Amino acid sequence: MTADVAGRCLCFRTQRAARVLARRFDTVFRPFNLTNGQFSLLMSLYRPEAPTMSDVAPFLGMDRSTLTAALKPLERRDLLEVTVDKEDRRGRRLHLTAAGLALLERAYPVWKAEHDRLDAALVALDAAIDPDGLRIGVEALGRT
Amino acid sequence: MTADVAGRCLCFRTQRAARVLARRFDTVFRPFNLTNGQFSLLMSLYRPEAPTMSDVAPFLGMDRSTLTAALKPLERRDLLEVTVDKEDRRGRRLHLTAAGLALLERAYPVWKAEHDRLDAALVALDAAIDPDGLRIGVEALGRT
DNA sequence: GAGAATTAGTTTGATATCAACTCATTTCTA
DNA sequence: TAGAAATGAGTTGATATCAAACTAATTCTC
Repeated sequence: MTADVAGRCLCFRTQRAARVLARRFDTVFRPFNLTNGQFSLLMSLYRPEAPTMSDVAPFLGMDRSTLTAALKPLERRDLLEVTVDKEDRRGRRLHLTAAGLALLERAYPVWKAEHDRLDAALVALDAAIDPDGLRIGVEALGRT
Repeated sequence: MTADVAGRCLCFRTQRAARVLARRFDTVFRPFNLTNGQFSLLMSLYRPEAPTMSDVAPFLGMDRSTLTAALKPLERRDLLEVTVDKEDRRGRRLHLTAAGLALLERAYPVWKAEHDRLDAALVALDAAIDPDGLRIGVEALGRT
């Protein structure tokens, strides 16, 4: 029973991988006072047209109420701005501010470098960590 | 810049997959008043010898302080018991109670059925969702 | 066009998550 | 063996996460 769940459950394995990767990227983003999730959220606002919450929440795979909460610390820091949609006053447009964009541009190279390190680690581990077709190895995924 | 992160970042994709899968399994475990994480935690205690926190936290890929917190609601419900380790009084042994085991045994078939549904969905989507070797498709992974 | 149904977000209350700090115990070392 | 270093957990404060219940605005229907 345990072996089934721990060894094969995609949910179990994904949660575990998510924790390990979150810590890893949280570490590299710490100088910017950003978490991996805040980085992803800000990045998802960098589009020609400011998206609404209904655009962004599914894009991040999260509940709308989670997004509502996640916006607040970033809004307090003036990294984004929330406005009422002109066309549909129920909707909220999420705008990346100049400060938000500037921060993203500083964080991006750091993300890129870390992701390259991660890729290299995964390639090295490829054979060992792909028992079930789930190519997320976690056991050896601590900081390289 | 955005395309890089959203399209290729293993961290982004894993967090997103983790959210979607967590909701999916939370839904099927709701009749047992368990979350996917609580199910996994209880399952990880089902061993011949009661493990310590230092055994379980890395097994779940989580910080020790997270585990401390996660134990509390389950302990309140008498699904597990925490005792001081005889050999090393710093350590804590995590024991699955009879009630905890009984609950796991009722929840297991539900987990199994859901996991089979998930597998089937993934097989069907295989070609479409494996652009980068990360076989976690999320876009179409809502409840089947 | 008025009332019903739908859609967009927010609030609340619970659990989850981590880093940094602290406390207790054990192990190491001079 | 006494003091130092290392180890195992707990605490605190902040953010993350969701479901359920709620409010406001829009769309649908008769």
